[in-house]
Formats: sequence, structure tokens, C-alpha cells
Amino acid sequence: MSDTAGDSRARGDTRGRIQQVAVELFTEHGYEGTSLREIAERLEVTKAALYYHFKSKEDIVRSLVEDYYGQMDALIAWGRERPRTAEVRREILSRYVSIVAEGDQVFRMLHQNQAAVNTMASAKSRGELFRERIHSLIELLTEPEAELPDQLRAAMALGGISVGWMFFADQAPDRGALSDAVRDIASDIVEAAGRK
Amino acid sequence: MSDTAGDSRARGDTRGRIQQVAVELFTEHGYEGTSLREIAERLEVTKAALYYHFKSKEDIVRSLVEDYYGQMDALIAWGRERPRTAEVRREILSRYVSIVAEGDQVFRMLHQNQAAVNTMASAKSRGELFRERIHSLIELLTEPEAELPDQLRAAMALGGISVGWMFFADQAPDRGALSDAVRDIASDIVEAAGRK
DNA sequence: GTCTATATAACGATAGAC
DNA sequence: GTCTATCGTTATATAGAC
Repeated sequence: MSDTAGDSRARGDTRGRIQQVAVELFTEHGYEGTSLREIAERLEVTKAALYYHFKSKEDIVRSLVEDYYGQMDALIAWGRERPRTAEVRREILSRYVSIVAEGDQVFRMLHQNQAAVNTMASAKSRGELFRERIHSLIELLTEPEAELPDQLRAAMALGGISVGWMFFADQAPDRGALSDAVRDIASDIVEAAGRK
Repeated sequence: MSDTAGDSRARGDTRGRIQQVAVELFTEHGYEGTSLREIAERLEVTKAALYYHFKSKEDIVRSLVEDYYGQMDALIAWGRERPRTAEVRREILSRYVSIVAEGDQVFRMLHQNQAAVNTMASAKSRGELFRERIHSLIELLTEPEAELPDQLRAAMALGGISVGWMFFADQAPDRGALSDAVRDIASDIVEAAGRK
């Protein structure tokens, strides 16, 4: 998890502890299913204390997702200024796997609460939609006028990365080996394009 | 969408209309983010009317998911009594794609509200977890003592089916062609096992 | 089968003391 | 930076008339 300015996760600071507990509870019981009272109780502070650090419940999610989406945007920007070659595609997948692997907990929370996150005001106003970003990645992984099967391969590779990682991450003895394996399989899926 | 006893979706009956509106709103605004008031208003009835047809808000979701999970269970049972051959694996994927394609709306709702659905009382008490069912399918798609990469391929194929379908279903001119393409790619992913 | 009316509880958020 | 106390709103759910 990369730190943005004023966004440190070091233990001891309340702001970071709120974020940590929020990710866990939002993942487990859902965003709307988790009350600020629950978060406060687990931290042994009061609800009012949360409002000192975040201006609203939504703002907690925003602080978490911002960093994650920023990394995806950086990857998309990186990909857009390179040619569409097999090596670049492989590098895009590799970097995407790293983002998923490092943002592990936030990514899981995001996937478990797509409906809630997508309808948040901050999401709508800025086009902060996960789906749009995946669409951009699909574009980078296919030829400009790619037919459906090729686009499908790209989408399924990206979807496979998410599902594959989230399914095995908690039981994998070696996370490095897992992310390498996921990247290789995803690359196979994309590079089979046109071959069939 | 297959009908279970007393579960008809025909227009005109209130129960079916409630289910239809609930799926739409739960998908769009999330389960917890959708109130019974909203559902009632869109149907131009009162909240109390909803309680005549369903004993709780959770019960509405249960009625929707039950049928869907039942189909997955039937597929798992079907697979368990066959040998693990390439043809059977392909048939499993084909049937899984059909379930996803036919249960389209419910499936999307399920994926957008995983956290909420998984923490429902009815889910916990009966092991009604989506994850467990995917795990069973992975078993059927791999050899008994399969190594991680093979299991990963199966997981990524199944995840790819979900993502691929949901990403393109609403913009696909020919849903039959889409489900065939998804099935073929998923089959490729699984059958590449051991080849690398 | 649908209504009006209401019970009961919890929610997000704020004010102001310390 | 954290507290107590509380506001205003909304939620799920129920009772009982029609």
C-alpha cells in the first residue's frame, strides 16, 4: 500500500487505524452494513472522534479508493504512451497484478461493495468508476479495431487476475509465486488472441 | 430464469414484480442502500404490501438467490458423478456459462452485493456461500492433486466467465454468440493446464 | 391483498465542553 | 484530539381496518 501525503498507515495514528478497521468491516459486513458506531467501538473511541479525522462515512472510503484508482490511472497513462506490442501487454498485466496484489485489502473491499462504491457522490461526479478503468485497460490490451473475441480475452484475463488472486491470496504460502503464476496465465489468455 | 414452485415472474402478479424491481434497485444502489420504501414507491404500493409477500427484506434476496444457487448445486452434482475428462470439463464450463447468462440480472446483483449477501443470516446458517460453490467447480475442473497453477487456471476461467459476460452482455448484439465465445475461451484457459 | 398508522431502533452527523 | 449529549431522519417491521 503506497502512502499519499498525510495518508500514513503507521500504527499509533488514529487516522490510519480508522482506515484499517474500516476496510476490514466494509469487506466483511458491507459498506452500508457497517455503522460508524461499530468502527468506533472496535477502536475504543467514540463516533465523534471519527468525525475529527474524516468529514463523513463516505470520505473514509474515498480516502481508501483514491490511492488505488490513482495507481490504475498511472498504469493506463503509462500504457497509452507505448506501442501495442506483446511485451508491453505483458508488462501491463504484470503491473496490474502488482496493483491488485499490493492493494489486496482495498481491492477486496472494492469488489465486495461495488454497488455502494459506484453510487457514492464522489464517484459519480468524477467518473470514478472501476468499470471505465477496466475498459481502458482492455483497449490497451487489444488492437484498435479488435473483434469481440479478442476484447473478450482481454476482459477475461483481467477478470481472471482479480478472481484468481482473491481466491488464493490468503492460502498461498508464497505470494510472489502466486502473482507470477497469475501474470503468466493472464498473459497466455491475451496472447492467444487471433490464434484461434 | 427458471421458475420454482410459486415463484413465477409473470407480469401482473405482485410477488414477481417486487422481485423484478428489487433486483434492479439492489444492483443499482446496493442491497443496504435500497429501502423497502423505494421498492414500494416504484411499484406504487405501500411497504406493508411488500410484507404480505415477503416476510422480510432479506427474504426477497433469499427468494432470488435460492434459485440461482440451486442451479449451481445441480451443476456441481452433475459434475461429481462423471469422470474428469476434457469433454466433461468443457460441458461444465458450457453449463456454467448458461447459468450465468440466464441468471444475468440476479448474477449481477449478487456480484455487486457480495458483502451484504454473504452476511445474511440465511447464508451463514446454510453455508450458502458463493465462494464455496466456486471452489467445488474448481475441484471438478482439475485433477485431484492438482498443483497451484492448474487450480489457478480453473479459478481464472470461472472468474473470466463472470467478468467477461457481465462486461459485454449489455452491448452484445448476439447473446448466443457471446456465450459461445466466452465458453470457448474459458475452455482454452482450463485445457492449457500442464502444457506449460 | 392492500391500506393507514405507528412502534422501535439505529443511523449519520453536529455542538460544545474539556 | 477525544469526549458527552443530542438532533433530525430514516429504517425495518407490525397491528389492525377494509
